[in-house]
Amino acid sequence: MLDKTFDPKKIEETHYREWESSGVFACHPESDKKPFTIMMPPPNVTGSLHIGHALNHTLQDVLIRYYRMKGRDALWQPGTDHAGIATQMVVERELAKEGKSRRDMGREKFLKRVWEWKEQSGGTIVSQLRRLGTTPDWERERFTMDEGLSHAVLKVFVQLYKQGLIYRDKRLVNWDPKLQTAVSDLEVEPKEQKGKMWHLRYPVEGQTAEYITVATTRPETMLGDTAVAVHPDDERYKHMIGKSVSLPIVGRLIPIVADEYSDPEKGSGAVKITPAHDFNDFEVGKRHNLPMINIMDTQGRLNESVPESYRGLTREEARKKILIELEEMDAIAEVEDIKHTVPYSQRSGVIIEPYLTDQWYCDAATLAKPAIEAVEKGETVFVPKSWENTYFEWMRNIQPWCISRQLWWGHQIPAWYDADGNVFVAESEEEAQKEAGAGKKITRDPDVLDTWFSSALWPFSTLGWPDNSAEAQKMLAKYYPGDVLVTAFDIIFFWVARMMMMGIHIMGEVPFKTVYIHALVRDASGQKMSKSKGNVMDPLELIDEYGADALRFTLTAMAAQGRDIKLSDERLKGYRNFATKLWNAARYCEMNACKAPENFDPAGVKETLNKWIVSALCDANEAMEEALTNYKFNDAAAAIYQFVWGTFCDWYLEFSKPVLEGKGAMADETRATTGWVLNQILILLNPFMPFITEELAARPAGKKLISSAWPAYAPGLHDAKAAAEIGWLMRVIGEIRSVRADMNVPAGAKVALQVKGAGETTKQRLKTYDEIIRRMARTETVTQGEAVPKGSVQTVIDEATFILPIADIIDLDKERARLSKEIEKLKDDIKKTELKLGNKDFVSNAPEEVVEEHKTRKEEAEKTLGKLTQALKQLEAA
RNA sequence: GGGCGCUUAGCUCAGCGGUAGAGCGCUUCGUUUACACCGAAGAUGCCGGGGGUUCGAUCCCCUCAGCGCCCA
Repeated sequence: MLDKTFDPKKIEETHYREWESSGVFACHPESDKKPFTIMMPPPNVTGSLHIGHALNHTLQDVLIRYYRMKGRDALWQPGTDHAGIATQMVVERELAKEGKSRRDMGREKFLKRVWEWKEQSGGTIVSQLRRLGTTPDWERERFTMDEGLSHAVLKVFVQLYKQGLIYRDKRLVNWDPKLQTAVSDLEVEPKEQKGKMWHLRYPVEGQTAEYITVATTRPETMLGDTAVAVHPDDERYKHMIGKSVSLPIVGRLIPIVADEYSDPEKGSGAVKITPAHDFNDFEVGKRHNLPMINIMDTQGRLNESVPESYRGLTREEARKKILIELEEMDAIAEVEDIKHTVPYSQRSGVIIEPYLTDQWYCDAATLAKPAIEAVEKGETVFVPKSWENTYFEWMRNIQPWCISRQLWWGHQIPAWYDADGNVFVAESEEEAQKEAGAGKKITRDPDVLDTWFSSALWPFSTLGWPDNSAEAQKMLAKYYPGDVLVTAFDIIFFWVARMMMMGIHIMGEVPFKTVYIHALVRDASGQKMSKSKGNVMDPLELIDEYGADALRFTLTAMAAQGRDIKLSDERLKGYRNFATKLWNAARYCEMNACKAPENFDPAGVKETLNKWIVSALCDANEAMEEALTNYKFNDAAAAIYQFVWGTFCDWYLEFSKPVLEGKGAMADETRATTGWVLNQILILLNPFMPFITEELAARPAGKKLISSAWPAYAPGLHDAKAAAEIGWLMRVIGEIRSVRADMNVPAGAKVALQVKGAGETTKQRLKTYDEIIRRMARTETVTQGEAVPKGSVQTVIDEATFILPIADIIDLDKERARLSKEIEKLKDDIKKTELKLGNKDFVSNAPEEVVEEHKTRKEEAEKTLGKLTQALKQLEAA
């Protein structure tokens, strides 16, 4: 006998272990089944499971389990990425505690240490994911620095270099002076904050007492100014164009140039140009061929390009000193308090410095072209489609992708330099040496590649590319391109775009056919969850409290397209209750020995009740399939929830009670049907709630629900007649219950029921469902008769009037009010419908079935109105 | 500043051309042996404002307002 409530803790671990060891997660390249492939977005090896992962992985698992049950050869490719900066920081922090630094250790020792860390504590997230019940092909787990994947990186780098799509260039990058590496645009977090705008007076050369005022938020950069720009049409400055100003403190003469970049409306209309330390100024500098003076070292300290007294100062120190000095020179015209955005490094938290360095770049613009076309042509489809705009927007304005990082942890760039600075790019040192010429001393570029470079190759590198083995070829042929990529929008730029570019360029085909973009999980009040806000919900704690099934179901039920998820304990509790409800339905089945025989055929059931529940099950299944095909997870969850609770438990099981108390064929058939439907429910619900369904499923020894086939119901199982009949039954019970409650008839009191004006069908049905009606509507002695006893309550269902003679307990005023209310409502409806039907345009323009529907609606309402009016009259007479 | 999205029952959200739905919450009743993590019944909506298209608009178009996100 099952317990009264479901305790997830008792079963989750065991089932998961059994699934995993049974090998059901594995793909089968040798089978001729159609594949269904999902590439797991590899979480950072440093990461731990947060609620966003929980959503992301639940949705992927729902899809993978569903298609696996549908008979597809499912491959969910798991793995982690090496997370260059993040991992290096973690290990450096560890070292710092021991009083060591990576630079003291040297590269080789440090990397050894990182690998040790990775083996021990890396990838905790991978084990945490198992708590969710997800079923990726763990045997195939990959890491972006695995040998095979690293080979892919080398090969792609060399190929792109040879094709001219990777090159070395001196440009401004986002420099993190703390970590001393370039970081991606996407790792820069602009923060709005209070600041000051200093208006500085630069004296115009040769003009005593003539100044040009420039405004800046970063006065220390003036040491690197190489021009002042004014708008070419700005009358105030036209005469100055071509002249020079003398840069205060430095004393350098710098030209006044005309450039549309300066906005005459803003400030004085003149701007200082520091090409080596500002992205806009860099462009201006290039246009005017200005010198680019780098005034900082890699740590953001002023270098030898500035006056001696400034050398070695930090940015902050330099600013203070400059302001003092300028103040003394009376060169500060004004100081304004402003709000402005300052770029911070997401990684280290320090202010990013635009910095002029040599870096490796990937020609993203060229690679983006076919990637844009592929989405335009629909080779890859975004769901919801509106995200395609975001993708296009990014891809059409894509900048050269800086792929080098000044780190040690990562794929070292396969480029070697000789003493003259010639570059040799090759997959190995031997080849590079060959290219350089024997005996020539070459040294390898110390930098590594952006982590996203290797993740961009993930959809094919994990399948074995570029290995020529038969196995790798088979994997690639079968599983590339993948079916769907499931991810949150914040990674469209980082990852999706880059996989598209690399996939198309290297494999000649898009990496996946669909990109499903899901919501962000927020807290109950809609705030983004963050550690600093203290509003994070830890999925592992939620699983402990509510069970993995409840968490999974909550996330899928709330995963409506295009809207973020506001997660709350109430919702989790609600779906935990749903699991308990299901559990108890199974308990009822167990207590009543409801079990389907092995050869049970739903098409063979004879009882209308059973035909009806089978038919309703088919409806639910259709709704789910339709929803899942279109990535409407919430609709699929709602369909099965509604069927389980609202149909199976609330109605069918209640109907079954009197039947099962009896004996004979009807009871036998109902027992079998009940057991069968329960088991079908467990199958349909399995992708969403894998643990409880696995636990409850009736199955042959050694067989697991996870391996069941998704049902394919015969179309003939739909039964409109049964649906109509049981629909009538539910209306009868509902009406009587409603009237009873309205009239305050004590719930325990059994009431006689008289039916007036019943047609043959109704008479027949009353007979068939006599016991059910008595039990569920708490009535007795159903009689047929036309005379209405005094003090009765009446309600109308189709052609028949249902009468409850409850003279002793009836409150006449109350009943009058109830009837009047109903009558008013009907009259209102009739009026509205008449208005429409009286409209010639409606009748001639609206589709025929709509007009028909209005006509019958009106007729029905009029009939009911007549009966209720009569009932009211009888009440008055009483 | 540019772009995208949202505004529907007290709350959280579905629906998106044919008389408004769910879950939670709320009110009343209920221990009829699957389940009180339950059952029954009920109340609650100018579907953000204003225009337009249409026989008909919560749904399509325009506009305004508020909120949110992304990119400058």
